[in-house]
Amino acid sequence: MQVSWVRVVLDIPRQEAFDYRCEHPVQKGQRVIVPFGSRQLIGVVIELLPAPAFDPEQIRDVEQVLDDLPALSASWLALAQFASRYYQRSLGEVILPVLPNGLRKPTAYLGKRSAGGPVARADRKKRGTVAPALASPIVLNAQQQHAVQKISQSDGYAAYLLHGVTGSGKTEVYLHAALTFLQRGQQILMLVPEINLTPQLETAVRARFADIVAPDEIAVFHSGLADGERIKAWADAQRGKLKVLLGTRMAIFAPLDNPGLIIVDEEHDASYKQQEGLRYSARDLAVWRAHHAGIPLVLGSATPSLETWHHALSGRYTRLTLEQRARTRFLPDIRLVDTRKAKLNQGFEPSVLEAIRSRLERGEQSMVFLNRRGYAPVMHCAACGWVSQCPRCSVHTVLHRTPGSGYQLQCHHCGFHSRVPSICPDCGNQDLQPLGRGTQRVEEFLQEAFPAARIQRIDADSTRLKGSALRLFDEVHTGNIDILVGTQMVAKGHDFKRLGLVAVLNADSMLFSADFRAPERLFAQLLQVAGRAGRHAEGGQVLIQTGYPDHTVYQTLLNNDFPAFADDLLAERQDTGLPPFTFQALITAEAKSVQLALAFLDEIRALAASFLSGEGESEVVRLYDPVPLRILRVAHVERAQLLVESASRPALQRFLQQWLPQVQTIGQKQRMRYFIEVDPLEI
DNA sequence: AGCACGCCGACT
DNA sequence: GTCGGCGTGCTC
Repeated sequence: MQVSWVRVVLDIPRQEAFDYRCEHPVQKGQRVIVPFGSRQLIGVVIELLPAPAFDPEQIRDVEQVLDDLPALSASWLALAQFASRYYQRSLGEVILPVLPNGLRKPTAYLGKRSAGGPVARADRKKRGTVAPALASPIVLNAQQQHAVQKISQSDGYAAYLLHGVTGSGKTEVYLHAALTFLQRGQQILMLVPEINLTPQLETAVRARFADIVAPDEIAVFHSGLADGERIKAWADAQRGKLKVLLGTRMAIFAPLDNPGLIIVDEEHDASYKQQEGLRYSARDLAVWRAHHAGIPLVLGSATPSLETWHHALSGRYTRLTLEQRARTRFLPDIRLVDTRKAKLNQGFEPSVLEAIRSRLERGEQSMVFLNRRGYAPVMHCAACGWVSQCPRCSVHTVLHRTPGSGYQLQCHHCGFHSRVPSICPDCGNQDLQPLGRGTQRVEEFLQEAFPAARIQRIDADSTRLKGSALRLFDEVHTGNIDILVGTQMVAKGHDFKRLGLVAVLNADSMLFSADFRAPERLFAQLLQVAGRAGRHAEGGQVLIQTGYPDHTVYQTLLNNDFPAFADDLLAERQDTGLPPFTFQALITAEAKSVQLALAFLDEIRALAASFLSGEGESEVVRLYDPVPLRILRVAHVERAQLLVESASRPALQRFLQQWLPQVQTIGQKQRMRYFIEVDPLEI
């Protein structure tokens, strides 16, 4: 019997790996079930050891080597290793959480009903694949052809910014370029920001590649999949069966070993940033993956992130511009509606209501965009000034209409909900009023104003049930809806055939946000939502209500001059020393009181100062004063954060590597909950 | 992160 | 007299 020693990583927030004895044949990248304390865990072998680097007395045996899938490849492990280093998490905390659930918990293998293991079970399930309709090939315009050619002829790694507005035909470029690499026998990895966008794209991909790729060689990967489906997709990727993988940010970790092209659609989108656990950016990891694999990468957007724009200007990325809307597409007419001039009716400027009415009369769809769900953002007592507040968080509770006909106050941060008080809790006044409006109230008002109209609201509430988003979008697509009221959910990607008018109600709310990325975000969002209008007919119109029509963001929208806007913002960022000219990391501490959190951050900051000066890097890495978060308390937990910044990414990384182990020691001693985020999106 | 071991309050 | 609170320490 051959006995060997292996080093195994586990999903444990400690930097070290653990050594085991193994009596079975085993290789790097295989999953194993090991005893750990009193439990059993699944870990991944990252090294075969000639001898254990640990007291042999205490070494335990690997219980089972899982061989239902090929070992994770060296290049996949390298990706995990990079993410682990860069985002400052243990390797196990990167690898295990990205595996589908069934592949990382021992019970799936050891249970009485494990029936051959999760992979075998997932394989047995029949997955109904839709027979793809054959797509008629589309003729590309000159700019599209040029883009496809450049991408296809890349020699090794190359990053492209595909810059083009909605309707300029980015998807066609993706598909045509992808074809080249498929024909070479390579795989395509394509990321989209939202689950809601996968069905549309999947249909397009299946149709386009029907004669070159078998139905089961195309898979989707996102968090909406059932456990079994996710295991199936992952397993097929790892077994090398896939040609095309389509998915949301998590798909960047798919174990594809022969990728030829990586595509990140709407690369600026914030959904590519994971906001819990390992806080990675799928877009940035895509760059790493493409670079490491020596293959081209396409970052597509109408409104590139300033990071990407910066790289395009510096020549690190090659910019490919699509200026013309592709044939049969039309530019919508964008207009600002000054809300200071006329009295608003339930949040609508009168001419906007008129525009909706006239679209109704012509049998066209209208979309009302309002980034605020619920009925009203807050309840309010006019007599004493009381406002509805979450008892657990430092935010207002939002008035919601509940499925019956009642109302409820909800907290959007912790899930707290309560009945609506009939009298003011502070002064007893019986006349509490909803203040402001959300999608529910807008829907209700529009139904009163246009009783015959078929209105559909699409937001996180109306799509809560699994599959209902798909159904609602379908209804809008088939044209059974006259007015669509929605949050940002409706802004992305959907191609509504009969949509003639887009009305944006509260764009200004994002104008004066504290976040330095707010203008860029607002612009992206407005352009994206504007792009929904008039994709299929002339006369598409976008009306944006604002009290600040002269603001740069709006003027840029009218001029259609993103490059000038981005250049200005970049100059500003350079002057103020903000990303992409500096690199940031954020430590957020959570405690019962913000004083405790701040004290912890002060302490680790002082610690940093002491060895920064020692290293002579105080010039390069800078730590700001710890500050309470803007929303101080969530679910009875108060938060504060400490921003670390450097103009040099390597210097920041070096610093974090030295500093964080000591932070961990102090955190452990104080029993402080904290987490680190590298390249935070919001500060 | 779990989970066990360990030392102090209100229940059968 | 026990059940159980969560403090702390370890897991190859």
